[in-house]
Amino acid sequence: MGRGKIVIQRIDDSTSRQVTFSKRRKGLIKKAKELAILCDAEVGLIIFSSTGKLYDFASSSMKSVIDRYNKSKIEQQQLLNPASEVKFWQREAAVLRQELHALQENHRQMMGEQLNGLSVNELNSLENQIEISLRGIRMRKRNLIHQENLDLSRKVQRIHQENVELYKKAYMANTNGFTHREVAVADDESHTQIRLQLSQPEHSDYDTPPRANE
Amino acid sequence: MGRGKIVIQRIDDSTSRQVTFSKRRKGLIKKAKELAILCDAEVGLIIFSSTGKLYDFASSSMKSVIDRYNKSKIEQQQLLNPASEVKFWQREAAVLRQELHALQENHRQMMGEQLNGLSVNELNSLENQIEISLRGIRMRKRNLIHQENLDLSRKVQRIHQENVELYKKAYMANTNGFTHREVAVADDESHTQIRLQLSQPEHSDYDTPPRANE
DNA sequence: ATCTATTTATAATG
DNA sequence: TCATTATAAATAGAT
Repeated sequence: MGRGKIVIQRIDDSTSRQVTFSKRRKGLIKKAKELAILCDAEVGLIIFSSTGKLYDFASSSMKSVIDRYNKSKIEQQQLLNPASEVKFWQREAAVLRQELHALQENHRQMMGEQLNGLSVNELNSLENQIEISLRGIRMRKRNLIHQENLDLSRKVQRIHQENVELYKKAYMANTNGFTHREVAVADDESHTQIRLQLSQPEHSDYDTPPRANE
Repeated sequence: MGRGKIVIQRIDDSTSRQVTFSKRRKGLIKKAKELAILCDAEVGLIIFSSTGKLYDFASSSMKSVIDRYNKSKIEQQQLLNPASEVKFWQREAAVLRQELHALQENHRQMMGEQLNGLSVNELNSLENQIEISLRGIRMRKRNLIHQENLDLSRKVQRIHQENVELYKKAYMANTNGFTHREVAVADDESHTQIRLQLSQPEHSDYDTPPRANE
């Protein structure tokens, strides 16, 4: 399409090469645009001139096109022949193995098993760091245990108090002619509560219930 | 360039759209190839049909083109107006800040400062692990210090032994009329031997040089 | 898919 | 780089 037919091979003359590059680049980008619009396609076009200058076109955005391209390529590889699929996963496994190895190395160092490269000073610093770590853990543990103890003793107190009240009610009920059984039935939903009543003295202190300490 | 002129807008009829897509895609890829060859350019072309099928062409390899594109874009952004450059580095900083934050979280947990989610059992286990770590570090430190002590005492022994030999030679030399200096030069290579000889008495035993115990 | 009239791209030139 | 123009190439519409 020009005054004369040309063969498709590198244009030796640098000036005409530049000129042809300008014209054809313009044409190519125009046609890429047209294809995208006419046929509702997503098109990305990247061109580097021989002097390294970048020209590009993307019907959406280049990032979108490249991301979609990468996804598509991975899917293609998954659907390819088994040999290629095997190679793909082998590469994936190699990458993962490398990452795992690095993490394991790091972990071993953190666990005090890979300390050959460290000087006495570095070891001292590591030791100090870890002692601080240990103090933090122990403090947290103490706090947690203390809190649990507090919770438990409050529970014990509460339940003990409930029992005292129940005994009191039962005692009053008896004086009014009711049975223990009827008292228990009247106390609706009390069965959902936990009764800790381990060494409740057998002899009566129904009228002087102990206070919970809070 | 056909029997009739067309306007560039989405072809509604799905069949003609498909047909036109085939024809123009072929043409576009052909022209992309020609541009690459004629003008010595690096060209990458990615096309997704409206049905999602991928077609592509790259004069070198798509990876190479995309990598070069990304590099080029970053350089462009660096040379752009300051506002864009600021935005670019803001984005970069945001990414780095996120990574840093994740690492700091992790580090704080390792250092025993972020232990709220852990149960007493988990804390016990962590405590044990870290005690093992600490034992490893302390053992390594002891070994290192012990080794340094050994090296040092060997050095002391060697130097002391050298002194003993020198005194001896000096004594003999003096009886023969030579100077200390000449004797020192004659004492070749004796310093390469290791002498373990911890509590060598200071007073003279020049005539009965101690043997290295091996 | 193939054909072909016609449009479009572009090589050569100024 | 820009404009012109003759011609090659691409392709729209038909089969």
